[in-house]
Amino acid sequence: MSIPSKFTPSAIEQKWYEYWTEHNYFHSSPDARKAYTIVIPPPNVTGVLHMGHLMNNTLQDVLIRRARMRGFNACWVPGTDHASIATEAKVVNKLKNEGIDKTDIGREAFLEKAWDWTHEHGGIILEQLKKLGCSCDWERTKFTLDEDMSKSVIKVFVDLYEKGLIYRGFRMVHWDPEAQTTLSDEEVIYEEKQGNLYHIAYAVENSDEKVVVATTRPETLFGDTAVAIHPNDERYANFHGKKAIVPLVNRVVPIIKDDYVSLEMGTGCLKVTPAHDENDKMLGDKHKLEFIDIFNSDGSLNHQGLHFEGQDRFAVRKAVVKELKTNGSLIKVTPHTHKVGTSERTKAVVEPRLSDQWFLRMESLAKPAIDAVENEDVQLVPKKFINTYRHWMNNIRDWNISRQLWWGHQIPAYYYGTHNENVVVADTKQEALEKAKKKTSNNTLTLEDLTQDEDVLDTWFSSWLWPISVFNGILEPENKEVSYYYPTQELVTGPDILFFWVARMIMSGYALRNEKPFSHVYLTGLVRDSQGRKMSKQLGNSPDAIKLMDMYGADGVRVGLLLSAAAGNDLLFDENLCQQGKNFANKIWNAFRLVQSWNVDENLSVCKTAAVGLDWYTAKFQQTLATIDDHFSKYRISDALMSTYKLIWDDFCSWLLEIVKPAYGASIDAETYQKVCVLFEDNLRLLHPFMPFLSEELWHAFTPRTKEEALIVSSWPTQQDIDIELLDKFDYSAELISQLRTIRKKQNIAFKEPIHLLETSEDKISLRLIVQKLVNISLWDLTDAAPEQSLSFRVNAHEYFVPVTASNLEEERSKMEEELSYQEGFLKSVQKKLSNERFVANAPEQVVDLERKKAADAEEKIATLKSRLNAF
RNA sequence: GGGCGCUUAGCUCAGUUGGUUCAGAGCACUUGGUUUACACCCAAGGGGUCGGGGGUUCGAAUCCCUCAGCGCCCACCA
Repeated sequence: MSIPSKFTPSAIEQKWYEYWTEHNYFHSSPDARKAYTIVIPPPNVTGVLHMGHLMNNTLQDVLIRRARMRGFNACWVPGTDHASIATEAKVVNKLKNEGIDKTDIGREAFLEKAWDWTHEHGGIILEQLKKLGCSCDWERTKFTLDEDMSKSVIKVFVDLYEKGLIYRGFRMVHWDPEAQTTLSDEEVIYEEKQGNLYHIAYAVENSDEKVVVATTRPETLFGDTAVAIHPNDERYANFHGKKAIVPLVNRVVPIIKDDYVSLEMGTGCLKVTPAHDENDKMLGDKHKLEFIDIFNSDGSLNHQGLHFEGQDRFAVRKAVVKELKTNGSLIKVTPHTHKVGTSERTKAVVEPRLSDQWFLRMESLAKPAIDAVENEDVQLVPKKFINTYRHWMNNIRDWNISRQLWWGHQIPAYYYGTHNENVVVADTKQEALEKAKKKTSNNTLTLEDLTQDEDVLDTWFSSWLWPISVFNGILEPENKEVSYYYPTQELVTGPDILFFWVARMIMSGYALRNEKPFSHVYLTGLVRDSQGRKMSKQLGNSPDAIKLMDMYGADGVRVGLLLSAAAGNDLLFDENLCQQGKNFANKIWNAFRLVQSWNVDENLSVCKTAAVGLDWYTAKFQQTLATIDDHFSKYRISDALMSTYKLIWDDFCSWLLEIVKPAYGASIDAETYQKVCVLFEDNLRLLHPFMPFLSEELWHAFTPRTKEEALIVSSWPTQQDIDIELLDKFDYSAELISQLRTIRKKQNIAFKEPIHLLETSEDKISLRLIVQKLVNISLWDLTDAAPEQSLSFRVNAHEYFVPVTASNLEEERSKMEEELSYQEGFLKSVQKKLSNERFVANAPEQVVDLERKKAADAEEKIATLKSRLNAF
């Protein structure tokens, strides 16, 4: 049978994924084993796979596959998020292209369109995860708008409302004029922008004087209902008790005194627009000022904006400035950089706006969640995020959970009667009716009298329940599943949603189950492009994940991503990494081809050279296994992979296979062959979490396996004793081999030409059989004195000679002189240390001994070098 | 404005409590190579004053101070 020399991933990926799903290896149900659970950070239902997902889910799959092999009942729960604002924006856009406004068709019809969209595009991303090899328990796939998930959300809302943690408040909120909804504090990104500070003169009533205010937002003057000065500001003492006249609108407003006003800032006079600035609202409440809302929900001015009605706020800003200039009210304009809040989703400049919204009180929820992270009950990896977390949690503000959108969980608040204050909160409309009847003692109320709140809940109000709700732990808190799987083990996600999601899940965990949601949070770095920019669809700088997998294979892409992905460190994505992953796959494939090609002879006696090599590799494997396990325990996944990479490529392929490889045309003895295969298979075990497809393919290629014997459900190697002495001997031998190879190269001695190796005393360390085989040594003799026509070299302090016929010994001489001067310098520095009394007195004995040994070694080397040089 | 973190080879990063010849790894690079698994390969090799300055110590990439540069998070300042 001919096996292709190039490994083609596409030929096996689908086959093995189907095999795994067919035999249900991914599925988990509670049993006697210990559970190892990961819930996926649910991607947007209509999203497509990007580099961040690739990275994230590869990590999760590595963890879950290794756990499965280690005998845990591994359960990885997949699912998607309805992504309220993002999905609604997409659907609105689509309708817009069809010339339809969402308000035209109404809520019901819009939701139907949104569901159509979801069904059409939904779940694509989960299919793409399969291509990556993710071993999710697909039977458990959840969607945040599934019926039971929705019921869970509603139940939590009702419970928290009844506990008094959810309230309705008329507050200053962030308004996204493009999406036409409020946003939470976390959804607002402050960006530094170049703007202007406009100095505008307001006339003082019954006076010739003017009061000059400074503002970055002149267009808001239509909403001005006061001018504020500091009570102790002597410059403006004469304005006390007077009134100012707002330009353009000619509104007469009081000049109020408040020590909130800064003496240094701007002109020291502040225009007060209570309806459009949080601080101004505070002043408005305190001084009982009028609140005048001047904006429509799309950011254009309403009738308060007089002749500017209907125009956009930014156009109005320009126009207002022009008019103020014309009438002489504009004193001056100075450039001014300031931070402007923008919407995380739509990038629109957010507008502070007063409105009725639902809020969740966070303070009491935060407390146990802070403790959990502080005492490492929940461990953040890397640890540096603890600070960020603590700071945010200690300053947490109430969470605005209502959104003026349709796509999402409609708030279960029902209004009745004429006033909006008449509200009941209940799981269903029917229950709401009962509650309302009770509350009003009015038995004549009917369902028609109740109107449900139009708004939906923030997307994160469903995702913060995810680790509980996927196991139905909200509706049935004592059910077998949630008791078994919760709390979960790992959460793998990006630091960008530490507050949006991670912190809130920790809070909900303690609030709803009095138990952490997960033990570890692995925060990955952001995948950036080669210029260091964040990869995003908006920038279009993200490579097509599917194409990448087609080009390099899923295994190759997994390896490529993991190689450079230290936790919490951003990864500058470079396709070369995937190429490296693919090369690795090819290397392993060819190693397999080599082993397969060997002719096994049952009658041959065991090869002694191979036996030494196998013993060494067994020790090396054990040593590396310990390193790999240690890396995993510290979540140093890329280091674990690199250790595996070097073990297989360098130690297994470059060393062991070369040692074991039979001569051309010769056969291999059965015992050696068997041992090589077993070790190869052990390598595949280590490899499986990283490269599941290739490893499973070769696992079955070695020998036919039943479904119970598949690699995915086989075992992770266990630690055995490590033969350290043998490892040392091998390292010594490897150094000897390397030196001999250098001589071959420098002297142009072909491999086929055997080398005669001499030494004056026998080295007791090197593994002669191996050295002889790998550098082709014909004779290895003792000699009384250094031969004249020879090159010498040392491994540690032991000297070897290779007789040469070539006469370029001058080069050898200068090389030795160079080494002599280095050794002498080195000896000098060591002796200096040793002659320092304070060093000898203060340093630990071990360290001093070590220095003494160094000195002795150097002296010995110097002696041999000198005698050699004399011999020339 | 406050807080946190980073700066080590051309690139991406390791470097546990200061102490083995400790200055490392992978990639990239240079040179040589048809050794019949693999050129997606093999072998050998070059390359860094550990951001600058100061200090503590017998000893500093590692601890302290300071300066510079970069990044992230938080914050309502006109």
